[in-house]
Amino acid sequence: MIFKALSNETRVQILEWLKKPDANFGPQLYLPPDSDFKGGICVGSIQEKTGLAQSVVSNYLLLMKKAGLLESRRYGQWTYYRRNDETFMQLADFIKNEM
Amino acid sequence: MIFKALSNETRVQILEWLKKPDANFGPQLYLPPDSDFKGGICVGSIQEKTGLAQSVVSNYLLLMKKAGLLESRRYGQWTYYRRNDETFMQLADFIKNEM
DNA sequence: TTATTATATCTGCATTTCTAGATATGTCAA
DNA sequence: TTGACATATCTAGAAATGCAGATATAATAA
Repeated sequence: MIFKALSNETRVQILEWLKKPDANFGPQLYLPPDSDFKGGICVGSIQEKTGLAQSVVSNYLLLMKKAGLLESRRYGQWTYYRRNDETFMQLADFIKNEM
Repeated sequence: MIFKALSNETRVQILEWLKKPDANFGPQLYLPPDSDFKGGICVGSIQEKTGLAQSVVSNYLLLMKKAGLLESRRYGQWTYYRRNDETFMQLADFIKNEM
């Protein structure tokens, strides 16, 4: 559930960081330069910034992906996550018009 | 936290019911006719409709009030709750512009 | 005053979620 | 192939939440 996914402070923090990936994370050296997945950040970079265990962060990211808040793409051994801004817009509209 | 308050199905259902209080609840016989708290529904009416224990519903309502989703007013031995629509608008704007 | 009613708070147990360590899977390099 | 690395999944204990019964508080009625 989307509100469940947003009910954890660290998860919201990750979403915030991913609004400005270049400013908040180091360069993603293994993301192919010709990729159309710009703004994607690998699990390891996010894990490092949170200071939490790798399994925790991996779970957080998967949870937010299931909720539609993130999308992911794998390149080689790296999985890159980035925001799915469409979902945020839809959520805002839903709250404004349906709730 | 507001997302925490919204992460429970029953609580969201109550908010939904309170969008159309007249249609979803019986007449509030003890709410003074000259009150400016129109649309307010007493805890007992809400409790009855959910089928949950009185203590549970009372807690839910207090939780949503703390989150700003509901406002309340007491008349005699009855506490009436209604939606705080301003908060919903602000939340939608926050998600659209800040998240 | 006492009794009744509505709501809030307290208590405890069951369930869920959080968190992290350990392990498994998948990919790349040698 | 083997070894190293990134990520996902599994497992288990800790913490938070859900829920309801019991009790407390506050207002009303007799």
